[in-house]
Formats: sequence, structure tokens, C-alpha cells
Amino acid sequence: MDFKKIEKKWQAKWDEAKIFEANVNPKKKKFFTSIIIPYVNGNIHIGHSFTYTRIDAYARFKRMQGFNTLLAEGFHATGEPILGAIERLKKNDKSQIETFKMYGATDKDLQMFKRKGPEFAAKFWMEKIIESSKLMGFSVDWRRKFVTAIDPAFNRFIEWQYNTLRKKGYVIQGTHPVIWCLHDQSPTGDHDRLKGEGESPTEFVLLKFKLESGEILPCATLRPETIYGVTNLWVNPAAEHVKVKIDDETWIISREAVQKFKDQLKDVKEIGIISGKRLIGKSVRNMVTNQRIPILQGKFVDPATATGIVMSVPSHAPYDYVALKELGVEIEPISVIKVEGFGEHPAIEVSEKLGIKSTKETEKLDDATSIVYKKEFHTGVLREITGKYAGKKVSEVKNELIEDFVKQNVADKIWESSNLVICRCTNRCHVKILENQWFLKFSDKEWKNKVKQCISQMKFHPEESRIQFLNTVDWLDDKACARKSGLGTRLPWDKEWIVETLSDSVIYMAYYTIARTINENKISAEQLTDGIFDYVFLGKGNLKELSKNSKLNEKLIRGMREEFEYFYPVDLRNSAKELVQNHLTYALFHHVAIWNDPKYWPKAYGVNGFVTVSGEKMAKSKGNIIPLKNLVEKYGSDIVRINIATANENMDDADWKEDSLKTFSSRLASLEQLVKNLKRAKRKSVNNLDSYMESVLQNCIKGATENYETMKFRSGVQYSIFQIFNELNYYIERCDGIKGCNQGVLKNCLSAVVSLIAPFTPHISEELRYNLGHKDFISLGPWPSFEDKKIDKNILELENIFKKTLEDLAKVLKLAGKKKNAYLYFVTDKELNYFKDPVAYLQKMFDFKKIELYKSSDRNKYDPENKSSRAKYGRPAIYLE
RNA sequence: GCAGGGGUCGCAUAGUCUGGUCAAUUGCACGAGGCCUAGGACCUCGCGGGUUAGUCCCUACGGGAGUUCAAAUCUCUCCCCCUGCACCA
Repeated sequence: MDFKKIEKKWQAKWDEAKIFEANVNPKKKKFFTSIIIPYVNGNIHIGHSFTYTRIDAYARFKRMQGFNTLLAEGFHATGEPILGAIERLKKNDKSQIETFKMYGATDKDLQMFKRKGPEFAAKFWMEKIIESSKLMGFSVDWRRKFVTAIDPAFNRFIEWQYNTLRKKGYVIQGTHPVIWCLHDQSPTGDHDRLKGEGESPTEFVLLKFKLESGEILPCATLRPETIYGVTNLWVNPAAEHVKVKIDDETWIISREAVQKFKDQLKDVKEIGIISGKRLIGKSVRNMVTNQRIPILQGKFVDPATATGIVMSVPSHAPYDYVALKELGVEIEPISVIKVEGFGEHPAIEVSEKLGIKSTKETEKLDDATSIVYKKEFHTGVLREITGKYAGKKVSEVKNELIEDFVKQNVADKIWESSNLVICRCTNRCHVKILENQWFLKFSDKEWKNKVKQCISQMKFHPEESRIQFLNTVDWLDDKACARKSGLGTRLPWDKEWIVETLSDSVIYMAYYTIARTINENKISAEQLTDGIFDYVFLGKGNLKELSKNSKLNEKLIRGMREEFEYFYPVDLRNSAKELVQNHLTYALFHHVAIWNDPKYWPKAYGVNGFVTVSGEKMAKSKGNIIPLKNLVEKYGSDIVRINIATANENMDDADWKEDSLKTFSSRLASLEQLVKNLKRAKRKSVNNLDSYMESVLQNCIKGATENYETMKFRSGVQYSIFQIFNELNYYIERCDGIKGCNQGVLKNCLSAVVSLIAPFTPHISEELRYNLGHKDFISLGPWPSFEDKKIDKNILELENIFKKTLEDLAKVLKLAGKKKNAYLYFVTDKELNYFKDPVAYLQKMFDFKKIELYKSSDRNKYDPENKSSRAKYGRPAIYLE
């Protein structure tokens, strides 16, 4: 079969007939869904194929069922990636050039990217994605496309969205600690890090120690309770330290810590420099216990960590104990915490047990630290020495203790990541508190409850994902919704902030409903005032006035309102499971915030797994990211579509296996053969076998339809291809070849199969339906209807008894060797009579000379071994000789 | 650490909610045979162990314990794996 030729042909016909352009039609029920917008820094690849094909298949399924179906697609350019990509391209980054080329850009294109910049590249990839989507046969209404961050009209829509949210009090301003790169002047997200993935800002306590001269040495710790056990401080003699004025106090901190404090909103004034060396040997006063303790040299102290000053608690911190020993200083450890299973000094015990000799054995020391810390935190009880906290558990008293210390001004706080974070630019990051950051108030209880109400009204495919959404709603906290860099829409009231990428792609589905009008009439952004959007989406305002102010004619505005009213809400949104915790849930938050009336809230969500390739995760380094275009050019789209769409269901990962392609192509080829040979089916009469086939067909229609409905395509296709094919083969064989089949029955079956697989193989289905004599588009239906009355349960049962008997005969023959004659004994007349027809078939199949059928109660039967006594209903007894 | 999802006969998958009809579905791989316009396909059978004229028995669904006449399926516990954890698409 020439898949590619067939595909080209039908894609052209669809285009010409505009069958995927969905318009308002009050007489028809609508179905509205959209593809998750792809990011435009490359073409769509095999990773997109699963989600996209599932959505397209579902849209096609609904269209065939008679829904006026709108499948829309837009494009995403918000954020950093395309900027970064062009940046790298300009630096002739090899991997970036390779990536672009893999997706089909030529050298000339790359030159243009460099010359014309990110917006040009974004639009270039948009066109490539559209081309690939068409090759795949996605049934998209392209009149409604847009690019976020680049289309001025869309950006205006985002402005309206945020103005609306702000009016309702859902956008708030706040301060927030982030991991920050000084060099890039931006927050360093997980994937922007060379080192330190998963690290997040943690609040450390700063305990103050006072020099005799009055300056304060602050030490950062997560274990302020050990202040009672501090024996000394550690300072790196090689590091430069700075005297700074903070509030009314003078602090001494490492050079590296100065910027950190500035970034954490402390008013820091540098007033002098002091080397680490000069601090060593001095003594400080522990401001909690009033004890004097020495400052010792600690070469292991990293001046870039926290304040560069470290307090030493040898009884409870393995590092400190080992360092003291290494230094050869005799200091009496002070025990603060009593822990079951340990003696006075847990840190010493553990260090010795692990045989740690040097501060350089960091791995062992980290182990030891974590053992001691966990044990002490969860089960440790504070000793007498801690005064008012004595007898309490560490875990219970910690917060109280911190509050007390801060109140007494013997402690302060500092944000720091627990482990080293290095930015991709190779700079070391620290924590910065961002001021005046704009947040979506996802922590709002009432807002959360509204989302939960929305979830309770929705359908989820698979149903198991519902609980994940509910958990996400509970877990979600305020979400920073704007950044200072990247492409995007500026917050209308605070222009230095740009709405970030997960926050401007949550209600764009509404924009599709009016994008056609905007695109076709070239409506400018300026004309799209908040008033217009209020009218179109919320039904507010006076049409005449709006028309006058915006210079848009009334009909146009009313048309947009009608189109929105007709197509909204979203009937299905489907994505991979990684978006559950963000995009999909955010979309619910925004919908319930903007539209009070639940009738505009999303109706159903679908969630699926990731795509793996031959069992492996996709990765650039593995070279297994295949552009969809390449796959389609190699195999044809229908085969690719059905192979990936049925690779898995529920939330399991879908594995792309090239091996299984041939399973589908051979099935489709034999389907084509059957269609071609249909006219050779000559039998006019109708027999039991025909009713059997009709009954089986009905079951398959039912099974396929029900499974498709909940996006269980793998199970659905089990019916629509595999089961039906096996039954068809059986039917044809029992009819003694295609010429013995009833043409009407066969045609009916073939038409049904062609329709049932059309959501996955639309091109081939169009072709075969045409060959079957229909002149309409199968893409527009009809969907095979399930008719219960066509199922003959009696015949189904009897034919299955017959099949079972075939198996039994084969087994017996295998064990007993070849036989000449067969005798079958039945309990009921019903079975006996049913078996009369296929006697010839049995004879031919097993090469018997003679077959005789008896009622087991028949006195005149031939039964030398009394086999007939074994006959049961549903299982005739067998005697062979 | 927090949250969610899992561990089934070589691999992958169904079955678990609603205990029995489950030695357990389906695809791939593998083995035997058949077929052809000898290109790979296609068809039939087998694929835990033993046994039989279509049968029956034993051992089995991550480990262990329990509930029950009966457990892959329910309860408890342990071990292991995967995913997400935010200013990032």
C-alpha cells in the first residue's frame, strides 16, 4: 500500500473542503479541545507524538460521532529558551547548531536566525510545526493560531487576564527568597544549574559571638540548640574578612558574605577589612552562655558558605570533633543533648566508629553528621545545661528556642542553600530575597476550594489522576508569576515585570474562540481594550459604547461573544503527567478565578505518560529524539499514529517500538485486500455464521466505543483491529473462502472496521471507505452505531461451543495420532442441530472420512468406548477411530 | 525529606476496586510444523514442572505475616523502583 500517496491525496481533499474549520452552528452540539501549545525552538518530535495523536484521535472520534468539533493549536514563545538558543547559535555552539539542523533548518536558515533574531526563529519553527502537524494529519482549524509573547493581540489578552485577576485580588506582591546568580542577574532554576539540582533556599539561624572589642562574629547553623555546647569558633586564616555595619552593630564576616547580606535586604555598610589570620587566637563571648571561647584556625572553612565563620560543637558535630583532633588541641567537649543508644558525646562515638581521621574524609563525615543529626533531632532530649529548655525534645523545642534567641538579640537569620549551587555560567549562586515580586495567590483557601469544586465536576482520564490534582491543589503555594527577563507580556501596571511562561498559557483556550475573527479581520491590539474582552468573555459592558470606543463594528464584537459562548468550555484537555502539578492545575485556578459561572470551567482532563524509545528515555545525548516529520516520511503517518497512540494507556509510559509498526501495516494491508476482494463474495443466503459475525461485530463496536470514550485507545484498538480481524479471518475460513461469504455481511463488517480505526488511521480509512463505495468523508462520520438487537446470544454461545470443540479435536488428534472417523455426542438437540451445518468444514479441516453426530441419550449410537457418558452441555464428547 | 504511582510466568503488558470461573490476557522474543509467485511474511501449535485421548496434580503473581473454606486480588509489615517538588518550559 502506498501510504504516502494516499495521505497526500486526502490531506489535499480535507484542505480543499475545509472540513476541520469549525464554525458556530447552534443546531449542532460542539466539542472543543486543543493541543498543548508547543514551544517554538524546534520542530515537534516523537515525544510530542503520543499526546498530540491522542488529542487528535479523540477530536476525530467526537467529530465522527456528530459533534461540531474544534481542535485548535497555538504556539508558545514566552520565556528564555528561544532567546538562549539564538544566543548560543551566535556563539556557534555546536550542539545548538546540530539541534536546529536535526529539526530541519538549513545553514541559510541559521544565518537568518542570527541576523533576524528570536522572533524570526520562533515564527520559522511555528511554520515547521504546522507543516509536520499537517503531515501527521492532525485535524486542526489553523485559522485560530497565535504565538504567545509575539502576537500583540495575544499579549493584550494576557494583559486583560492579569488586570482581571488583580482586580479580584488574586495577584499580590511579596518578597521571596530564590537561588540567585550574581553574574546572570537572575534566579537560577534547577535546569540552569551545573551543580546543586534540587537545592532550595533554607533559613539558617545566625548565632552571635562577641569579640572583646565589641564586634560580632555571626555563625550560621541549623542547630541553634547546640549553642550550649560550643567550645570554639573556626575561621579560615587565608580568607579576607570584612567589618560591616549592620543596624547598630558591627559584624565581621567573610568577603563573600557581604553581597549575600545585601541581597537579603540587610543594610550593610563596609567599614574595614580584617584578615582571617588576625582573628585567630582571639576569644569571643558566647552571648547565650556568657562563656569565653577561643577562635581557632580552620583551613577547611569555606568563606563562601554562609558567613565564613563557623561555630564548633565537638560533642554533636563530627566535623568539629575531627577538626579539633587534627589540630591537636585539647578541648573538653560539652554535651548538650541526651540520645538513647549513645553516651555523652554522640559525634565522637560515631566518628570513631567510622574511623574518621581527617577533615578531608568528607563523605564519611557527611554520613556521620547525618546519622547524628537525625537521631538527635528526632529522639534527642536537651540536658540540664540548656536551662529552661532542659528535658524537652530537640524537635519540639527548636522553634521556641529560635524565637527566644532572636528576641534577645543573640541570634539573627540568613537564607542559604544546604549544598553548593553552581549556575550554568559557572558562577556560584547564593540566596537573594526578591522584593516586590508578583505572585498568584494560590495559597488562598477560598480559591483552592473553588478549584476543588471544579475538579469534583470534571471527568478525568484515567480516573486515578483525579487524586493527584486534589493533592496538587492542597500542596500549591503562592506562585511567582512574573520575571524580569525573557520574552513575554509585561504586567500592565508594573512594566518592568514580564508574565512568565507558565502563567501566560493557562486560559489561552478562550483566545482560540476569538482568534479567527482577530486574524481574519486583522484586528489590532489597540482595538482590543479590556472592555472588549470583558464583553466577549464575561458578557459585561455596553455594546454600542464599546464599538464606538474601539472602532470595531458591533457585529464583529457580538460575533466574538457568540463564538466564545458557543465553543466554551473546554471539553477536553490532555497532556503528559509532568504538567499535572503545574500547567493543568494552574489552568483550573485561572478558570475559576476569571469565570464565576461553573459552566465555563473545563469539563475533562486527560493525562498520559511519557514517551520512551525502545525502552529508553529520550535524550539528546542518546540521539533518539526523532522529529515527527522524519518518521512520517519513512513510514507514513497512519502507521506512526496508530503505533504510538496504542503504545500505552493510563499514566504508563508509551514505548515507541519500530518492531510493532509491521504488525499494524500488515493488518492494514490485509484490510485493503479484503476491501478489494469484497466483490468476490457471492453468497446471498443468510446463515448462522452470518449472524455470528454480526453479533461479534456489535460487541467490537461496543468495546471500541466505550474504551475510546475514556481515552483507553490501546484497549479500544484491541477490539477495533485485533479482535475483529481474528473473527473476520475465522468467518472467511468457515465460509470456505471469501467467495462463500455473504457480501452484505462482509461489507458491513469492513465498513465498520474502517470507521472504527479512522481516528488513528484517517487517511487509509478515507481511501478504503471510498473504495467501499462511499463518496463522503469518513472524517465527518458516521460512527458505527451499536445495536444490541443485532446480537444473537444463542448463536454466539453455540458457535463458541463449536470453536471449543475444534480445539478439543485438535488436542486429541495430537495426542492420539491421525484418525479416520469422528463421532460426536451431544446432551442437547440444540447443539446437535447446530453442528450439522459445519460437518463438512470439520471433515475438511481434520481430514476425516466420516463424521457422525449423536444425542448422548441415543440408544442406537455407535460408541464402543462409552465416551458419550462424558458429554456435558457446552462440551460434546468425542470418540475417534 | 514531602507527595503520588508502581513491583505479575525471558522482556513488555492485562487482571487487583467487586476474593473463587487465574498457571493467569495480549504483544515481542523463542521452539516445532505448515504454506507460498521463496521476499519476508502469513497460518497452526507449544512456551513453570509433571501427567492425560480433549484431563488432572504440584509450585507460582517483590519478601514476610495475617484474615478466609478460598488471595495475584483484602489487612499489616519490610524491601526495591519510578515521577514531581516551583519562579522553570
